[in-house]
Amino acid sequence: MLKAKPRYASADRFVPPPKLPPPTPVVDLGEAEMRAAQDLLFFGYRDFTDVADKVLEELELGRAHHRALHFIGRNPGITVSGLLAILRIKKQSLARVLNALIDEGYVGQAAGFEDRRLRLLTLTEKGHALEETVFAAQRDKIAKAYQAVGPQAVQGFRMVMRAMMDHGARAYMDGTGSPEDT
Amino acid sequence: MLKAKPRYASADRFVPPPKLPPPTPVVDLGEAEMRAAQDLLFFGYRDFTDVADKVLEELELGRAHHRALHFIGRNPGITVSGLLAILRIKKQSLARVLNALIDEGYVGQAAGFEDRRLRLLTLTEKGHALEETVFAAQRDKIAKAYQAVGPQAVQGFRMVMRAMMDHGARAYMDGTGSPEDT
DNA sequence: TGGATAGGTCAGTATTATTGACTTAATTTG
DNA sequence: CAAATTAAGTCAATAATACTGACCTATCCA
Repeated sequence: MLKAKPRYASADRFVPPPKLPPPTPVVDLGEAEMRAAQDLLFFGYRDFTDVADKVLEELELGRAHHRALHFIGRNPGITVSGLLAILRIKKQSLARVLNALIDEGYVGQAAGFEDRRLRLLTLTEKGHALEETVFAAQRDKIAKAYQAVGPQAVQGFRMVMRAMMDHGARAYMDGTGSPEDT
Repeated sequence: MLKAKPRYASADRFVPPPKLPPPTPVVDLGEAEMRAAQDLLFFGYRDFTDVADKVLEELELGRAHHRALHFIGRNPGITVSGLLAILRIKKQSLARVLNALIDEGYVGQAAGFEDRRLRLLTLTEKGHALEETVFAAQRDKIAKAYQAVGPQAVQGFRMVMRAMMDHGARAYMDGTGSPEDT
């Protein structure tokens, strides 16, 4: 029986498409290394965030909530603008996440002293406890990885990840730049 | 004028919430290192994927399309099930992305030889060209980073990212496991 | 006082993903 | 061979995350 719209080649045996591209032609060793890096980053990031997601889903919170929680915890008193710059999302998108965290009592805010337009964001005790819980899962994963590879490899990891970042993010991590620069 | 529902503490000056948690108390150096790792992964991954996104948005394609394109390119003849295992999404989600790539002529498929239920996915010439273009942007970023930090650091980066992965993903990258194991 | 800035919000839309149910074709198994 | 299983496709509804565009208030600054 013929399908109305066969998307696949209906052959009696495996017949590659007319002009089958060579299976990822490796021009030089450097090229292969770069492609491997793509995989490393994908799987490493996937499995690193996965352990956090598992903890969060029980609390009806998503990855976006965790990101906000994390960076508020890392930067007590951060402004909304600062958070927007780090997360690189629009304020309408942050609003959903941030209002949920505030409504649930994870995040508190206070008007700035010098500039009272600013909303200085902080974690509440409850928020701090939640962040600690989620962090514990990721900390265990990192700790295992770090112990498995040794301090020299960890140093290399830090250097590469750092080099991958934009200039502003590097400055932020060095403590020589503000969240707004990221 | 009073707001109906003031979400923030209306104070004359900066008054932290009653029980302000200490600004990310660092218990030991290891703890700080783990927290730094969270930041490294976030910013590194953010800026790595960002260069690809910029190329893709001109072609009306999203990050999901690129992920499928990448792993089909890396694994010519991969099955739908294999792709699903790597991406860790449902087949209904993959369908949208994959059908778009097939309709646009980036991906071709053929029935398997031994098992004709299988749809063996490959990149067409056009798909291969697109993947190359997107890869070029990421390759440049990685190449710059690798050159800046030296081969020893690169080796450390690889070891840490590898250790962060789940067992199945490690086996896949070693070539000793199939996509289904990831 | 008027413009710029920080922030909030409403409305609509897009992307990526989900759950659940159902179908077809092909393989495997009793 | 019939029944169960597997690979894949599809329809429908929903959720999470993000977007554009517009408009508003409060505050700061020149």
